[in-house]
Amino acid sequence: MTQTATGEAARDRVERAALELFTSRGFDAVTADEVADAAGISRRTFFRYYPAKADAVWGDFAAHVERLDRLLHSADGGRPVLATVCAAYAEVNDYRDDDLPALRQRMRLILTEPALQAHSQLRYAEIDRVVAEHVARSTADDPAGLLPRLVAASTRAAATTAFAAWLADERTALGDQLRRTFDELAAGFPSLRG
Amino acid sequence: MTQTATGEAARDRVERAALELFTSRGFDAVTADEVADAAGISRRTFFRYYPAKADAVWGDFAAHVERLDRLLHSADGGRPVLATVCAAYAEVNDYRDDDLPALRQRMRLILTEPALQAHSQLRYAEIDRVVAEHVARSTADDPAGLLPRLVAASTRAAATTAFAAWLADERTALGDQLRRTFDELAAGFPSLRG
DNA sequence: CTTGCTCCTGGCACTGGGTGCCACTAGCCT
DNA sequence: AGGCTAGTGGCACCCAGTGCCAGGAGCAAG
Repeated sequence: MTQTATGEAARDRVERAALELFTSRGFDAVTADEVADAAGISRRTFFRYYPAKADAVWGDFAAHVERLDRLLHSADGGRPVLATVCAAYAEVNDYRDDDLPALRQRMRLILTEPALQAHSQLRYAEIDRVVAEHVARSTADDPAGLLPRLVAASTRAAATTAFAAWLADERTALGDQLRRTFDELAAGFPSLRG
Repeated sequence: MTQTATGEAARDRVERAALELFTSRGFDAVTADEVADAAGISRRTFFRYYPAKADAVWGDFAAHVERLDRLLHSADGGRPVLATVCAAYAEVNDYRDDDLPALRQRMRLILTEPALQAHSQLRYAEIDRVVAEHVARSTADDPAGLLPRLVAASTRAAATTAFAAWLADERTALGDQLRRTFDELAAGFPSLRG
């Protein structure tokens, strides 16, 4: 219990330090040693917490994916699949206002730093798997089939695009941006025809 | 001239060796030294040819992107944007039959090896930029705006999905697979409603 | 032929990410 | 107290990638 508590606290310190250092000096210019030092742990322990330097930016991403999975499992089967996926994305990313600055910082890093951009693909693959499985359940299809894969990949593309737009424009809420972007996708890009 | 020729030949040897070694033993289990040795060049020269080990799999990708860019620039402006992008993707990936085995090998590596999957994001970003610029030209929009980004990201998602489906199913041609996948995307996933 | 220039190459050494191994400590159970 | 377990840190190692420098091939002018 105490160990878990200190472990959690240490992880929190690491993630704060990582966000701070990477933002101010750039991901590549900061060594894992520096992050570990700033968090008061050893380099070795850092790499036990996070399998890669980049993972310190993502926090507990497995829990994130698990939440998304649960939401999709418990979703109303009568609703259109895209609407369900959009709502799940929106709910998973519905942060408290106090957490928004950290979220912005994290997403800005992930979307701009090449090394993190590359690493993100590995995280996104976990999301895609969960979404593809949901589509497969809804359509009695193979999760590895064309449609589940396509829906997973393109909704994820929509979500990251929405994130980028949200970062660029401080005014609109993330949830609204997600819904707007999904609408565009689901309707086959109506503004291209207008 | 002779230098360029040997340089080209050496690059060719490297790419063959890389494909062969990575396929048989896995990307991570093969060191850059081994690839360099197999191609008859030094490790140092290997990293002058390719900035990263993963780049040996991609060949001359810049030329690929440039071809795509030219195709999009010279496309018929009256045609729907998605159709133009689809046709450009199909034409850029219209390989001779002799080259298909190598293409399959390459794509299988890129889509299955985690390290290559991650690295691919950096290459895809170049494609996305070109496509987003095309959409922006067609709609008199900002390339960094929502619609160009969304179209670029989701068409790229469609293209990679089509590639994966093509890998899984030997029977259908790559171009047909691309067109089928783009149709699904452009129509807002009609098979989800059926 | 020789000198000088340029480009390509390879060797060397170094940084930094990531990992296996081991020794140490802290709690905890009996 | 003795033994078990889990977390930690130090150490050594491998490998990707880079800067630097020393050759060597080709070419031009003398």
